[in-house]
Amino acid sequence: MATNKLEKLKEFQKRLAEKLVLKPLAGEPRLVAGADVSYLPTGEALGVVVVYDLEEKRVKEVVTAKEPVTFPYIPGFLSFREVPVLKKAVKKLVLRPEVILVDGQGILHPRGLGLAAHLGLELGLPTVGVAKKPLLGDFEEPPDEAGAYSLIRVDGRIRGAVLRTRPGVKPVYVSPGHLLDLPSALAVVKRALTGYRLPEPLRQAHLLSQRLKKP
DNA sequence: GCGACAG
DNA sequence: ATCTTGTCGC
Repeated sequence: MATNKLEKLKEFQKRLAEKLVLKPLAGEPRLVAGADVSYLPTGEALGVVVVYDLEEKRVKEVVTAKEPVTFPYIPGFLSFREVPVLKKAVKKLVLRPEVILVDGQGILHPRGLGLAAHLGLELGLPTVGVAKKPLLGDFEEPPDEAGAYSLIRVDGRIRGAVLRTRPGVKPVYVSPGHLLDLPSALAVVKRALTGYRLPEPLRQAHLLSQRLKKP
């Protein structure tokens, strides 16, 4: 059999995807984390996780982790590149976020295992994928009002939603990762919006990952 | 075969 | 993601 490495990883993704649990989140989460990764000129990946309190509207904790990059960027296989650093960073948290927003796709993925879904399974925590660009799927452009969204279908199946987080700005692509469903994912992301394109936990994680690269 | 393609 | 400043427009 001429099955190369990527073909084996595809099978691995399919098997893991079967373990995903998508059901309504119990209650309204208050501690919502944001996870993002940036790359250092040293060939290392910098993972940053921020825990944001939706009620106090402020960052409660920040953790970082560094890991050598051992996998190239290949559309559809991003998790093999970023899960290691993010997993390492999350394990340093003292606080326990009720859900983690991740910069990437959830189940809106060719084999149902985007970065957020993969990370959620590895951690056993609820995760939501919030991507800035679509990877696949059929959808309509959502109205130009904050909170407006349209469903994304893959082979006729609803896998995510395109959400307008702010008027006049490109929408984001939301899909459940693990331990929650699409309605819950959309609800959390909406509640975490503060007037910017990205939900606050992710915006903070992104700002920090960019800033912490420079001495 | 051709184009698309998260970060 | 990363290489990079100013500039146009709401």
